[in-house]
Amino acid sequence: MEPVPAYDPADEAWRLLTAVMMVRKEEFPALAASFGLNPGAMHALLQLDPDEPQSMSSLAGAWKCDASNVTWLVDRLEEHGLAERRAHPTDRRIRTVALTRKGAKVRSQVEARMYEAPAILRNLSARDLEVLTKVLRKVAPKASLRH
Amino acid sequence: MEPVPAYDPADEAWRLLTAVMMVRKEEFPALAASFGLNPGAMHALLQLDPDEPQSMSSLAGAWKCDASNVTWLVDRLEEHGLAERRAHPTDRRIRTVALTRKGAKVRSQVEARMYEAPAILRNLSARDLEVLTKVLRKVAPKASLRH
DNA sequence: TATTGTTATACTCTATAACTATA
DNA sequence: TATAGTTATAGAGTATAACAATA
Repeated sequence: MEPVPAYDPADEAWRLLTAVMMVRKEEFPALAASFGLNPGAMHALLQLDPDEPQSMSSLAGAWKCDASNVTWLVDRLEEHGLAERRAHPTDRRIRTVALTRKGAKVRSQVEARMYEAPAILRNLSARDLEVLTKVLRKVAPKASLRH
Repeated sequence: MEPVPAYDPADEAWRLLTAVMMVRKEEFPALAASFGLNPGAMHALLQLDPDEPQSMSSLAGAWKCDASNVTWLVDRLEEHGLAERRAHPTDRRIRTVALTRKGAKVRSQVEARMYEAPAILRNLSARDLEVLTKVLRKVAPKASLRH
């Protein structure tokens, strides 16, 4: 006999969250394609800081991929005029990557599209939305919110 | 001047949900790898119904990929002894895919790992978890919950 | 000698097209 | 003739290893 696992409210909440977010996960490649980008490049665009250019090697860390892949992804962003490589002021080995003006604009458009709530959420009552938001604020990792 | 967008509580809830779920999205490939599977095969495993064998072509529809990719993915699952092809009782063109006993077991292990709530949720008070769950139950798409 | 980034190359996953066998 | 699935092949995206420039 398999043991019946005890009910855990945190697990149920997590399972529900996962189900809700499946929608988003499946939409991501299509959203990227609508801007002419592949999912990797879109992810890169979202992670680039509009104000602080970063070195290729630090991007490899941030994007959790190989340095040669950073070269490839930044090439894609440059082709679209969304980012540009710059020289480092003191260390001539280092290339720095910055969003262009267009890149910053497209990035915020993408964010707007990503953060547009689906109908399923809009249908909640004002009261439900309020309590939901209140709890989620305690949960959401601050670092991943850029505002 | 850019217009300041009006505050929309549904958008904020969605943004918070997205932030919370980034964690899960990034963990998925590692979870798959811990079972010796690639993300596609893991996704396939999770979608296979333990009770109802399905034809290759219907799986192509369910998994939203090409038929030749279904062949490849089912090959991967068979290599691991997680699924098996069977003959269709009446139409000899059709191959049916079923989870093996091992496949059903691994599938439920994967689900258990996926639905294990992260610490960030466990730290919520019982009251917060209760209201969160209550609202999410109204939101979660029923179809994606298999219980 | 160590580090940064690029290039050359190979591997994984996915798709398209041609093919085999059934219907 | 049409459909189910496979095989052959090509493409996108990612990684590893060798390399050039600079520290």
